Formats: sequence, structure tokens, C-alpha cells
Amino acid sequence: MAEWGLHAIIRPKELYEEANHHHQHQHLRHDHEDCFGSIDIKKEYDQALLFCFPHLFDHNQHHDLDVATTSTMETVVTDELDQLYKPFYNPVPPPPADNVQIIHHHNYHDSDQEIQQDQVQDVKNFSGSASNTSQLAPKLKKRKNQQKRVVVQVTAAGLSSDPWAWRKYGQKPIKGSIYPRSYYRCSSSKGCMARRQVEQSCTDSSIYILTYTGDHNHPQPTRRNSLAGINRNRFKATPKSPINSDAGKTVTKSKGSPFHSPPTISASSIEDEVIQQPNIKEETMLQNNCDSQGHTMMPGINDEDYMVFSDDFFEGLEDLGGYKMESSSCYSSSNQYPHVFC
DNA sequence: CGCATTTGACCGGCGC
DNA sequence: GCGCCGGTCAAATGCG
Repeated sequence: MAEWGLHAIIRPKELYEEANHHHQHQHLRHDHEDCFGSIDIKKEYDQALLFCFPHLFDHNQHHDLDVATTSTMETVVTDELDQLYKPFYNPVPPPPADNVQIIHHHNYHDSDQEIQQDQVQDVKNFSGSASNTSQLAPKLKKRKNQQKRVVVQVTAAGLSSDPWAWRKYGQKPIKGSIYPRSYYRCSSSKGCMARRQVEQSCTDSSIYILTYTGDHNHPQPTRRNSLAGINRNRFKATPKSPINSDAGKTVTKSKGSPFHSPPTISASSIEDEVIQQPNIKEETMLQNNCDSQGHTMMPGINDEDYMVFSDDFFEGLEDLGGYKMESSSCYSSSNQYPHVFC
């Protein structure tokens, strides 16, 4: 299993206060001090947040959401702004509080920087031609715990809040979970190395855990019908599969698999559904979310109400700190997560 | 026919 | 070194 070197549970409210306090006196100092240097970390943080989770700022795209949902999302945005800033100066995790929780994981090891640079280089290479993406494949052969990944916890409807087209290429039963994990690769572009894993929470069958790995090597599709046939299973439900039984949800057909398949989200179905705010969790928490006895491992934290940002985000900040952000990197780990629309 | 999913086999990382 | 496990491959099959 992945070994996360840094975990932080963040309280939202004091963020700007403490941030400003620290910022006024001196630049932030923490384990990644070198990465941030003397940048305006608050500003860069905002940019990075927008960069990694633009959907949180794009209110127009949620114009069809009901008022309550939108209001909640705006609250989340504000809280996230607060929360995301905090890990960099508050190494001691305070108790969970308020509506949103952020747990940061950072699992890079000695060669992390090299990997990041490789990824930046990958993007540079792609900027010239998407056909180079086959060269990216060996990158995924690196040690598993060195691969950046983002874990997002969503509801069934939230599963479809992903603008990318995904093609299922595998499914495996996972030890410790009664539900299988499905493996998807991005089908929007040939050679795209983006991967997505979908598994159902063992503690709450209505919750799905999405794990994103790899980077898209292509612009985000403006519409999710970039490939023919990806919506073939639209509105088709599989009676055998309880997790596919949600009405109106695009699902994967089942052919008597020994384990239930999580729903396969068709590209076009997303547009028809009310997009829910995904709940982003830290991976280790998710993995520990239910132990062998099925116990929830984070008592006192509402599953609905906390979020997590992982390597991508902090990697992005590190890039910011090192002034490595480039326009071409917009396909790298920034727009590939739910609610992102061009 | 062209796309999709399904599913068993295979491979490699990792812990012991 | 061995075995477990997660992740991927690829042939088979289904659907529009």
C-alpha cells in the first residue's frame, strides 16, 4: 500500500488569519521551504487551487444547480481556500471541524523531484505532438507509491461529474473490500495515460471512491461524446448489481460477474445529471475507511464534509514555488478531475 | 463493423 | 526467494 509521508487534517477557519500572520512576518517555512522560496505563497496558493480544481471556481457551469447546492459549493470554495493554505504552515493537525476537512497526503520519496520533472517534461513533449504519448507509458512503471494520485469521494451522481471519457479495462476484487475496483483509462485521446479507479465505499454503498492517476495528454473535451459508442449503455441498469440500480444513472452491464461492477459513466450522460459536489478524501483515509471489521476509521468526521488534496495539488504548488508552471502543463494534473469543463 | 465491457491471465511491486 | 496483491493486458463477447 502507498505510504504517505505527510498527513494533515486542516481546520478551515483560521487559515487566512494564520496565513496572513505568517505571511506578514516572513515567508512560510515548512518542509517544502525550498520549493516555495520567497514567492507570494498566498497568491500562488490561490492560483494553484484554481489550477487544480477550477470547477470549484466555475460557477457558471453549475447554473442549473439548485440554489442550495450552489450555495454549498460556494461555501466549500471559500473553505477550501482557507484549508488549502494551512498545511504549509501548520504541521500539527488540529481536530476536525466545520463543514470541510482537508487531509493532505504527500507520498513522494527521494526521487520525487525527478518524477515531477519527468512529468513536466512529458507535458512539454506533448505540447508539440500528442502522438508522443506512447513514450509516457514507461513512466507508469515507476514505483507505485511514487505515482501521483488524487482520490475523490463522490456520490453516485458525482461519478458522472467527470468530463473525460473513460474506458473500462479491468476490474479486480480488492482485499478488505466487498466491492471490486474498476479500472478505467481515458478514451478521449489515444495514448492518454490518465487512469481512473472506481470503487464503492464499503461503509457507505452510496459513496464511490475515485482514484485518478496519470495525466491527460490532451485538452479536456468540451463535450463528452468524443468517442462514438461511449454512451451506449446509457440508462441501462443491471438488475443483478445493486450499485448499478440507481435510477437514471448510466451503468455498466453485468454478465454475471462474481463481483458487482461500479457504474460505468458514459460520456454524454453527465450532461443530463445534476452534478453533485464531490467529496475529496485523502487516500489513506479511504483505504482505512473500513478496516477488516468494516469499522469507520475516522469517527467524528462526516463523510460528506471533508475534502482532501493530494500530491497533485502540492506538486503544483511546488512547481509554482519553483516557477516551473508553464502554459503547456494545463493538461497535467490540473483539469482532469471532476467538475472540470473547458 | 466498430466500439464497448467482461474476465482470466499475466506481470511487477512489495512485505515477509 | 517466495507469495500476496494490485494493476494491466488481451481475447472473447455484446451492443448499436
